Formats: sequence, C-alpha cells, structure tokens
Amino acid sequence: MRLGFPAKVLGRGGVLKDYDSRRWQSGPHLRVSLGYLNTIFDYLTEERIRMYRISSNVAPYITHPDKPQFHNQIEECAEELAHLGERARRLDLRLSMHPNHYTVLNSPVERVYAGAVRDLVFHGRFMDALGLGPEAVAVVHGGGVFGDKRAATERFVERYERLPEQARRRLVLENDEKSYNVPDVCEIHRRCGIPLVLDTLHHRANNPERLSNREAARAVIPTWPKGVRPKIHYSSARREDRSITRRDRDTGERVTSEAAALRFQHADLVDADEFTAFFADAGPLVFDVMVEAKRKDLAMLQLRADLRARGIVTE
DNA sequence: CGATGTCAAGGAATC
DNA sequence: GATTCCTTGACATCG
Repeated sequence: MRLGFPAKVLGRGGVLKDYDSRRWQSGPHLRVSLGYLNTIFDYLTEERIRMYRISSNVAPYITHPDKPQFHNQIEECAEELAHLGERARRLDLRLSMHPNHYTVLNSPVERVYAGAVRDLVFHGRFMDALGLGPEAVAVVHGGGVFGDKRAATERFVERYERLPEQARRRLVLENDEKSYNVPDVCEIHRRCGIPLVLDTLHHRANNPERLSNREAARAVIPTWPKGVRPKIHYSSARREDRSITRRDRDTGERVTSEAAALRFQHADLVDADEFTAFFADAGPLVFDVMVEAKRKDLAMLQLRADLRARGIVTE
C-alpha cells in the first residue's frame, strides 16, 4: 500500500508551489509548472513518498476556447515532459490527476460536454507525454443529475464509451457526496467498465443504503483491470466543536453543553484509529491511498508514522 | 501591508 | 430567465 497526497506541499518551511497560477495577462506556462514539479519531486524523494496527485491546473488555459496562444503547451514542453516523466519512473512514483468540478461529462449543455471532452483529452495527452503507465489516472465525478438520474447516468455511459481512446484509457470514476453514491457508480461501472475510486468521506456523506465501509470497498476496489493496483481516497471528517447554550426549562438557568458536530469537510489530519479499522475491514484487498486532508503532505506523513507505530508498514 | 474583488469554466435551489 | 450559493485558493488591485 502506498500513501500519497495531492497538489500543494506544506512540508518545506513555507509552501512549494505546484503550478503556475498567474493570470493569462502574465503569460503563465506549463514549463513553469514543470519546474515547480521538479522541486516537488526533490521533496518526494527526500521523504520517500511514492504517490502524488498533479494539479489539473498544471497547464494554464490550455483548453480555453478563446486563448489559442495557450493551446500548444504540451508540444512546447515535449522535452521537459519526457524528462519529468523519466524521473517519475526512476522514482517509481504513482502519479494521478483530478479534473475539477467544472468538467461535467454528462451535461446536457453541448458546450459543457465539449469542454469536458477537451479537458479529459488534455489529461490523457499530458500523462502520455510523461510516458506514465496505466496506474496514472484522471479521477472524475459522475457529474450532474439534471432532474433525471437515469438519463444522466445513461449519458455518462454513452459519452464515456465515445471518448477518444487517449482520454478514456485514463479515466476513472469516484463516488461523490451529493449525486452519485457507491451503488450509483457501481451501476455505471457495470454498464461501461470504468474503474472506480472509493472516497470514504463522500461515502459517509452520501450513503442512503447504509453500506458499511467493508461492503463499499468490496464493491468498488475490484473494478480495476488486472495488473493495475486500485486506489482509494481517504480522509477524516472535520470535527467542529461548538458550545450550545440553552435555558433550562425548569430552573431558567443557562446551561452550556459541548457538542462535537461532524461535518463532511476534510479534517486537518487523518484519524489513524479510524484508518486502521478501515484497513482491517478492507481485508485482503490491495490498494493505494490518496490522503485528502487539509494539511496535505503533513497529514500523509503523520498517518504513515501512526500506521508504522501500529505495525502497518507502507511502501 | 492588509483588505477586498476576481477568476474560464457548472449545477442546483430559489424566486 | 436571473440571482445566489456552493467552496477553494491565490492572484491582482486598491487604499
């Protein structure tokens, strides 16, 4: 089992940048992002981290319909991409990406659909230019419901199947906290074979059928093709402590009680006891874990240390 | 320097 | 059909 983290690095004093985030007026470029990634790879090497999510903003404006001057960044960086990809292979680094929520493959709006295809093709081309293996995937959500979930599901399946090979090969589907829960993504998998990612926090938030983590893991993890290790997204819920003051009905006295409210936001760190229970529950299944926590790499490193203390050694 | 507005991009709820 | 929220961060601008 590998542990990874997404995008930004907090663990080197300040923050290591992960992509060129300047506005278009300042001429941001993939080349700059790749420079940042090289620095991040130094960090991954030092910390012996072997799984990492590259920001989907890595190539600024590359699919922007009105900004053709940004459309050739992959070609312009062919050499740098090959070099960085070579480095990833040498480090035995599992890379992945996560297109943002504006990428809606099943949208009934033609323009939005077209934009989603452009974006997913970019993700495929980018990972191909790095020369990454099939373990490197782009993780998306099911998209919107648009008042008719069956029809929206159908559109997702059709459009997945019609995606250019370069994009489809890399695409995997994750359960989300609002629209497409574990049974929903399992249905989509049955229809078109897309591999699935289990997000444990989303599963907590959107689980009307009350599937246990064990059941969810057993449904989702085996959807990956032979030879490619599945992965999951793991995070703990933010625990927000707030005091509640009310007036006692009989005495009229003010009574303050502490209530710990669970909210479905990412906590700063991962609760190692919870994770250990999940890991035991998932039984003999083998998978990698993307740690999604506010404290990013620091949370991942903390979890790794906590697990080691419990006798669970990660790669 | 700190506060505030803005960013390419969607969906859904509300009116 | 238009408005607002969702929700995230960081750039960019203004005072």
